[in-house]
Amino acid sequence: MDGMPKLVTDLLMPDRDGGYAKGYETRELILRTALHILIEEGYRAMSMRRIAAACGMRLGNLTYHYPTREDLVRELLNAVISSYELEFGAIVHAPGLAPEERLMRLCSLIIEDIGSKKTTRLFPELWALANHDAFVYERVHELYDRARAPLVEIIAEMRPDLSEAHRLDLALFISASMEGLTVFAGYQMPFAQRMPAVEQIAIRSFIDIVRSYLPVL
Amino acid sequence: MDGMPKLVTDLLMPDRDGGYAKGYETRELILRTALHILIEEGYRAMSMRRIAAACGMRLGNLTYHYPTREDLVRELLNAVISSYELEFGAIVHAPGLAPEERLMRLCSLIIEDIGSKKTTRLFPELWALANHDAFVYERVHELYDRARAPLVEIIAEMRPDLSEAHRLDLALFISASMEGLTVFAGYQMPFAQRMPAVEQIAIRSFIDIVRSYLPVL
DNA sequence: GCATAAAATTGTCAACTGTCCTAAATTGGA
DNA sequence: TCCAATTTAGGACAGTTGACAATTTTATGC
Repeated sequence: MDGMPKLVTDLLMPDRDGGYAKGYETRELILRTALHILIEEGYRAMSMRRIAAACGMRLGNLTYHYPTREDLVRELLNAVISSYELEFGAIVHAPGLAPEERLMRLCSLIIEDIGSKKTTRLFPELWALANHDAFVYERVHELYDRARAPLVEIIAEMRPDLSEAHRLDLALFISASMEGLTVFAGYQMPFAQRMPAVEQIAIRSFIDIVRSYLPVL
Repeated sequence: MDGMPKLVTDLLMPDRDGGYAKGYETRELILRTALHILIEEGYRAMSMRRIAAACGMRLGNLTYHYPTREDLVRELLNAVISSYELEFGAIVHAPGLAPEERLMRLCSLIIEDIGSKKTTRLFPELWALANHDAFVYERVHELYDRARAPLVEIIAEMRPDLSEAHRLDLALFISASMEGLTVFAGYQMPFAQRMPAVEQIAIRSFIDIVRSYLPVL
C-alpha cells in the first residue's frame, strides 16, 4: 500500500465471542475498509453504502454486523485506538538506560509514528470528531492518558523534586508539542522533509526543559 | 455568547462588488451562521438546509447567494482565515522591546487564542478538511506561513548566526508546539485549567531552545 | 414613484442517507 | 450427513441532501 514500516498495527479487533469464523473475518474486513475510507476520503465519505461497496458486500450484510452507523463508528474507534494503546503499552521498557536516553527514544518513536500516513490522516479526524461527540472525546483522551504515562514516569526519574502535577505539566507540553507536528510535518505536509531537523530541536528542547524547569509558586 | 474577549474578529467579508446592501448583509449572515454551526456541531451538520433554517431563510435563497455548497465552503474559509491573517498581521509591532520579550508576548497571544472556543473548535475541523481538500490545505498553510513570519523575524534577531532554514526549523517547532496545545488544553479540553502552567513551560522552553540551538552539520 | 435589477419564495428533481425486513445461502458442530 | 445457527442477499422505507427553475417580492438608482 503505502510505506512498509507500519509502526502500529492497523486494528485490534475485540475477542470473538460466539458466531462463525466467517462473521469475525467479515467484521474485520468491514472495520479495516471503513478505516481506509476514513483515512483516504474523510469522515463524510464514510457512509454505510460506501463501506459496503468497498467491501464488495451488500448493505444488508453490513447492517447485519453493525445495525447502526453509530455501532460501526464506535467499534472502529475502539479497534483503532486499542491498537495504539497496545503499541504504547509495549514501548520503552528498556531498563538500564539513562532516563534522558529513554526520553529521546520514546519521543523518536512517537514522532516517527506521527510522520506515518495513517496517524497524520486519522488523528485530525479524531480531534474534529471529539469536539462534537462525547464518546470519541472520552476514548481519544483515554488514549492520550496512557501514552503520557511512560513520559510522566521518565520525568519522575529525572525530576524527583517536582510534584506530580508539575511533572504532568511537563509531560503535557511535550506530548502537545509532538502532536502539533502532525499538521506541519506529518505525512505529505508542507514541511515533512524538515521533520528530522525539527525532531532534533524538539527532543533537545524537551530534555532541556525537563532538566531545568522551575515552577513558579 | 461565550467569552467576551474575541481576539480575532469572526469573519472578514470580501469587498462588496455590485448588488444591494441587503444581499451583502445576507451573505454575511449566511457565513456567520455557517461558521456557528461548524463550530457548534461540526462539518457534517453544516448542510445547506441546516444553514438556511438557522438563518431563517429558504433554501432557494441560500443557493441564490451560494449556488453550490462548495462555493459556500470556499467563501467561508476565505472569510474566516482572512480574519486570522488580519489579526496576525497587526500583531507585535512593538519596537524597542527585546526580542525575547517580543517572543514571549507573541506566544502568549497565540496561546490565548488557542484557548478560545472558536479556535479550539475550528482548527481541528480545518486540519481534517485539509487532508482531503486541496483548497483547504492551501489556504490553511498559507495562513500558517503568515503566522510564522513574525516568529522567524524575532528568531533572526536572536540568532543572526543561523541560516534561514534553521531559523525556520525553530519557528516550525515553536508553532507546532503551540498548535498541539489545542487538543489538550484548548477550550473545554481535559487540561484547560493547566494552560497557564503549560504556557509558562512552553515559553521558557521556546526561549531556551532559540538561544541555545546548535544545528548538526 | 417607477422601472429594473436584485433578492427571496416555492416547488421539484434525482441521488443519497440510515434503518429495517424477509428470504435465501452458507457454515460448522452433532 | 444433516440441521440449526449464522451469514448474506435483496428489496423497501422514510428522510435528507445538493441543485435547479419558475415565480413573487423587495430594494434602489433615476
